[in-house]
Amino acid sequence: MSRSNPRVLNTLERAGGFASAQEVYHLMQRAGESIGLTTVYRSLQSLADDKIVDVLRRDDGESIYRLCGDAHHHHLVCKGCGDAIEIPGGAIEKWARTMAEEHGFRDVGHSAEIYGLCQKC
Amino acid sequence: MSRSNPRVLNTLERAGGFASAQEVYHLMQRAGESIGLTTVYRSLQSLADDKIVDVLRRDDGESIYRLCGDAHHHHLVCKGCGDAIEIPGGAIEKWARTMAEEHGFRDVGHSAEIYGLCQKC
DNA sequence: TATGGAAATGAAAATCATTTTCATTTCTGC
DNA sequence: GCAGAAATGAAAATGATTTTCATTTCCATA
Repeated sequence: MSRSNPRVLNTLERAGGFASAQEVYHLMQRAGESIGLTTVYRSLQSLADDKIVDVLRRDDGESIYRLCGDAHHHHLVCKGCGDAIEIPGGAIEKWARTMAEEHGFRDVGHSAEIYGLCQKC
Repeated sequence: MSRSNPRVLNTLERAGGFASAQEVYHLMQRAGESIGLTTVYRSLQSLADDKIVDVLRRDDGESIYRLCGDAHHHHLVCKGCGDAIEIPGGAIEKWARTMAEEHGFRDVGHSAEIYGLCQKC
């Protein structure tokens, strides 16, 4: 009994990586698709219930969604100009798994970000 | 220039573990202390800026605060109950430094968090 | 093909933590 | 004592999310 609108999932795919409900909504609007914000919220929630997407919280409290199992990467963000470079997770992946295991955590994901000043700034 | 009301820190200590701004506020009310919600928010924010307390997000989006040990650490957060365990950074520290160096970034910091379901959930 | 109920939809209102505004009070140094 | 700075808090604003509810779309079956 999927209550999820397929176009929402589609948009999330197109977005690549994380997107908030509001972002998905605006993406769809810009793409000329007619949909209500309520439906976007309901669909994302349903996708999360079905374990099709991961839910996280951004620092500002907004919920962000991502397709599960997506190859993920991390970001190197410049505090000056805001530029973000995608970088591989490397050692983090193992660290996360080890730490989680050590404390008996299941169904584990992680987020990591490096910030600093880039060469130009 | 501390903008933090000492009674707020005091209450957070008494609370033990995590407490949200609203919870701290109600605790103080119940204790007969006169304080405004605004001041509670400002004080907790200031304590967080000064790295005296840790800030996390509960699943419902509410921010929760806890006195933190001085060592640099990361968090293992349960998606179910919101419990957070402090864990050492380990490999991450080096990873962050390496990645930053590789791209010529200076003045580098990082954030990382692992989330999953704890044994109880 | 009609029909009746279930599910989906979305606009608008409600909720709720947090932030902002701004007038007032409390501190400080002189 | 006094001026200016900092702290305070009530009330309004903000913004994401949820709820309400009337309407529309589906779909199985008569």
